[in-house]
Amino acid sequence: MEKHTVYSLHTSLCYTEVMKYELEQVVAAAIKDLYDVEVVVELTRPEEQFGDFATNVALQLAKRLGKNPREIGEAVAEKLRGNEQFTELSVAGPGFLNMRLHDITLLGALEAESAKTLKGKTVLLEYSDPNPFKPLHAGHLYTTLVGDTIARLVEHAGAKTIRLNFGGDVGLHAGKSMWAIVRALGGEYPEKLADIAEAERPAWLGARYVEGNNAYEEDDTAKQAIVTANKRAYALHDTNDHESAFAQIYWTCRQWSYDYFATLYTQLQVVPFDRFIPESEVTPLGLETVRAQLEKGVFVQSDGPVVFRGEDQGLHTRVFINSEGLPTYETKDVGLSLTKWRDYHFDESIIITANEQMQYMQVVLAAIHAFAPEPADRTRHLTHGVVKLQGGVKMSSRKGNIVTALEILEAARVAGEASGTDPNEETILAAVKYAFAKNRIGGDIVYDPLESIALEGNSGPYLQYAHARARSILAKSPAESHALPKDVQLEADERSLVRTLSQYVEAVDRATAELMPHHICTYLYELAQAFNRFYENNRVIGDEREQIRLGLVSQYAATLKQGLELLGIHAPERM
RNA sequence: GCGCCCGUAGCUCAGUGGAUAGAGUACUUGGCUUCGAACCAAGGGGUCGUAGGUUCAAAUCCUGCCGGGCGUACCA
Repeated sequence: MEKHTVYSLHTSLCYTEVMKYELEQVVAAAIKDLYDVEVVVELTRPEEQFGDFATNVALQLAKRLGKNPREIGEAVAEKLRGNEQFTELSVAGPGFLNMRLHDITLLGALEAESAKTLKGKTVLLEYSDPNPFKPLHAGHLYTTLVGDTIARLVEHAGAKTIRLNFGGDVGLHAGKSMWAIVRALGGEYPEKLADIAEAERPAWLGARYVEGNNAYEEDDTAKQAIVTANKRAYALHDTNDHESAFAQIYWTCRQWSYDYFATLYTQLQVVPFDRFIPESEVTPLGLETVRAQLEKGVFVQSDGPVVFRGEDQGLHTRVFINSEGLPTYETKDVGLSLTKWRDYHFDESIIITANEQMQYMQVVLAAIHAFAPEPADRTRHLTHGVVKLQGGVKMSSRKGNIVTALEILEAARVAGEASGTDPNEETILAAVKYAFAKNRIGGDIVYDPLESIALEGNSGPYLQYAHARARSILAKSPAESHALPKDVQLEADERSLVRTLSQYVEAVDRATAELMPHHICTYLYELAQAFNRFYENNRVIGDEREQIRLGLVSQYAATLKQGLELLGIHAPERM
C-alpha cells in the first residue's frame, strides 16, 4: 500500500479494535511489571490449535533483556494466569506466547464494532472517470467497482464521503469522435442524429471514436481536421455555444454518453455519484493557474509547450499546455484538484485509477505541491491493474477490439447458463463484483466468467448461497429473534465458529486501514468454510442446544450479510 | 537506456519479519432415507524467478541478475 502513496498522508487510517487492544495493554502491563520495560504488544491470530491470540514479544525482548525467549514467555504466561479472561496460556515453538480466551470473553468479542477512525473527516473519492465520446470497457467496470467498494469502506469508518466522477468531455479524444461523427452524418447536420435509435447510441459513438482514432494515426489530412475539431470543442465551451450546428451535435452526443453511463451505474447498483465534473468545467481554472505559476517559475515554457520539469525530483517532465495553446490532461487535473479543495476543503482526497497513471499523477501532484501544498499532501493516488480475460484474450482500445463493461456481465450470464444454472441479475452482479474484489488491488486480474459465476469455490454466488442456506435454517424456527446467549459454555465445534466470527471486525478494519477490500473476501470465504464444518456435524433444529446454535447461525448470517454489503453485494434470503 | 510495478502448487490467487508456506480450481478417494451435499473429510502436487546479504528468525527487508507489464514532453 505504501508503495502507491505519493505523499505521506495527512489523515492516518490506523485502526484499533477494542477487545484486542485491551488485551494488548494487559500483556504489556505484565511485562512492565516483570522487567520494567515499555513494549508495544501486538496480538496476532494464530492457527486455531495454538489458541485465540498469540504474541511474539518474548522473541523481541530476548535480545534486549539478554534472556532466553521461552523463559520470558513462561514468566509472562505465569504472570497472566490469574487473569480470568484467559483459560490457557502457553509458550510454544521458539517463544510464542499463545493465549486462549474464556468463552465469555470470546463471545463478548462478537459485540465489537469497527473503529470509526474517520469520524468527522471529509474524504473525497474520485473514480470510474469515463470519458464521454469513448466506449466503456472492462477496465472502467473494474475501476468503478473498486472505487465503489473503497468508498463504502471509508464511509463505514465514519467519514463523510463525497463520490466524484471526472470525465473528459474535451480533449483530443473528443476531437477524434466529433470529426468522425460529423463525417458519418455527412456534414454538420445535428437533426440527423435523431435517426440513430436510442439503444444503438453507445455502440454508434464507440464506432465513431475508433474511426477517428484510426484516421488520426493514418491520415495527415484527417489529423489536421481532428486537431481543428478539438479546438472547436474547447471554443464552444468558452463561448457557451449551444446554437451552432457543431455545438448541437457536441452537446447531444455528450448527453448520450452521460445517459449511457447512468444506465450502467444503475445496473451495477453502485452508490450514486455526488457529482460529475466534466473536464470542461475545471479547464479554465487549470489554465489560469498554470499560466500564473508559469510566471512564478513553477512551470517553464520550453520550445513551445509549457512544461513542468520533474527531473529534479526524479520524475518525468510533462506538458501542461501544448504548442497549440491547449491545456493537456495535466492542467485539467490541476483545475480539478483546486476545485475539489475550494469546494470541499477535504481532509483526504483519494483518486483511483489504473497503474499506468501512477507516474503521471506523481508529476501532477508534484506540480500542484509547488503552489498548493496542502491539497497535494492530502491527496492519495490508489492504482489498480488491468483486467485480462481467462484464455489470454488481449484487449486493445486501439482498433476497437475491446471488451465492454456490459460484455463482462454478459459473459458471466452466458457462463452461468452454459453450466446449467440460470443466474439472475443479482447473482451475475455478485459474480462479477466478487471476482474483481477478491484480488489484492494493484496487480492485474484475470477474469474467468465460469469461475466467477460458479456456485462452488471462492465466488460471490457461493457466498450468497451460504447466506440463503443459513437464513433457511432460521426460517424453520418460530422464534422471531435468535440472540446468541453471551454467558454459555461452548462446545468445541461451536467455539471454533465463534472464534472465526470474532475476527470479522479485524478483517474489516484491516481492509479499511489498508484500503484493500480483498481482505474482506478472504475472511468471508473462511467464515463460510468454518460454518460448513460446524454445520456438517452439528444438528441445529431439534437439538437440545437449539437456542444457542440458532444464535450462532443468526450471527453467522448477519456477519456474512454485512461483509457482502461492504462489497456492494446483496445477500438474498433465498436462491 | 532510465523509472515504477510484478514473479508463490498445472491454472487463478492469499500470505509482506515469526510456528509445518495456505485457499480455490483441476486430479484421486470416501461420505447424503436426517435442518439447503451449491457441502464435508482425506490424498498427491512448491528450489516462494535466481544468486548473495541483513536478522535469533526471510516468500516477506536490502543488493545484483533473469523474466514479464506499464511509463518515459505536447493522449487520457
